[in-house]
Amino acid sequence: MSKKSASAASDTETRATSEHAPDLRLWLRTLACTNLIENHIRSRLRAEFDITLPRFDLMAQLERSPQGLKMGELSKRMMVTGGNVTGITDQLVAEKLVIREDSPKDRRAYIVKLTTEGRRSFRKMAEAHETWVVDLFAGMDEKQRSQLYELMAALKSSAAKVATKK
Amino acid sequence: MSKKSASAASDTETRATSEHAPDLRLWLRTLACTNLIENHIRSRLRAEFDITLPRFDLMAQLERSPQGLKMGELSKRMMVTGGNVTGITDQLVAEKLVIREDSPKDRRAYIVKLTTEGRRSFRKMAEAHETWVVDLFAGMDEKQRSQLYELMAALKSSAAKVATKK
DNA sequence: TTTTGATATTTTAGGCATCGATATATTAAC
DNA sequence: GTTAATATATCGATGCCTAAAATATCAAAA
Repeated sequence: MSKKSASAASDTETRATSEHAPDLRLWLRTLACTNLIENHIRSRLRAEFDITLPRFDLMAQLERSPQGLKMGELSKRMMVTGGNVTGITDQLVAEKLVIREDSPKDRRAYIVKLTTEGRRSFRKMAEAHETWVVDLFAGMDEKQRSQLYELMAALKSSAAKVATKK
Repeated sequence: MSKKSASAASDTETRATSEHAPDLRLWLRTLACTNLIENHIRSRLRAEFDITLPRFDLMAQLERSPQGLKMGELSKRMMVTGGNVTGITDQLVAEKLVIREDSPKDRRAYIVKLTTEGRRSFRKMAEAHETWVVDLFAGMDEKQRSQLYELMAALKSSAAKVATKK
């Protein structure tokens, strides 16, 4: 990822590049860190509850919305494509953890809800999940955690300016 | 993801849960933020260079190691499984961006290297990639960025304690 | 040697993710 | 009302990713 263009780099390119490298290192470190945590959580969900992270995430969305959610709403909240939600929902329906109901207002749409079994099952998993997260962050003190929380808000708003437009 | 068990929650469970919720929010915010950025970069790589992020990442590893890397070494550095590296490498070989050479020391192993074309191509992409990252972080000031850099080091070491063991 | 165990990579099967295309239903224009 | 534009969801193709099993090689002990 080092920069320094091969041969014919202009002075401004070269300068800009060496100024920018710290941002790149910051991003790569951030990414490595979240991947480490996410992979850990993923494998514990699989090992202890035999469930995948995407399914857990979908159920988490539904648990917050007891009235159920349309497929498109799930897609928006999970920040994934509609086709993806279709597939994950299919699996969860097959496992009887969620149900698809026809929307009374719009015949194109479905309302997805947790089943009773799904809600019970989710709550047990969520409790464990939360303690894992707590453990993963336990090496930081309270001040560091609250600083990180604020910085992530700043980063999100910084990135959203670029990522959202166009 | 809200906690508060349905009915028979013990007092300690309830208390522990409400103490823990902030860590969960911190994690979810961090994850949403990095996903936003990663997806943005992914789609720009695809749109402007017709390449996937994993292929770009693999090439980035090779660019830092001009002598080439064994498959297993790539796997370790990219934090993905060996089977995954096999697939990505196959694609890059087909595009003539990398080559697999037999290791002279070990007939089980391959050494993967960028081709001349691969190196040229990567450098062009990396330059653009870096400016994207800079733009994404541009809404944070220098102090925020360096704070974030340090906090990520702290988080990585905190998480590694848990994630690595066993 | 030959066996044993570890290492390097690929293969296989299953699931997640995207994009682009399609089928159907809604909404708005005319 | 018919047409056109938009919205909701699914499907098909492709690629990433993992875990587990298979293959091949190496290295060291018996």
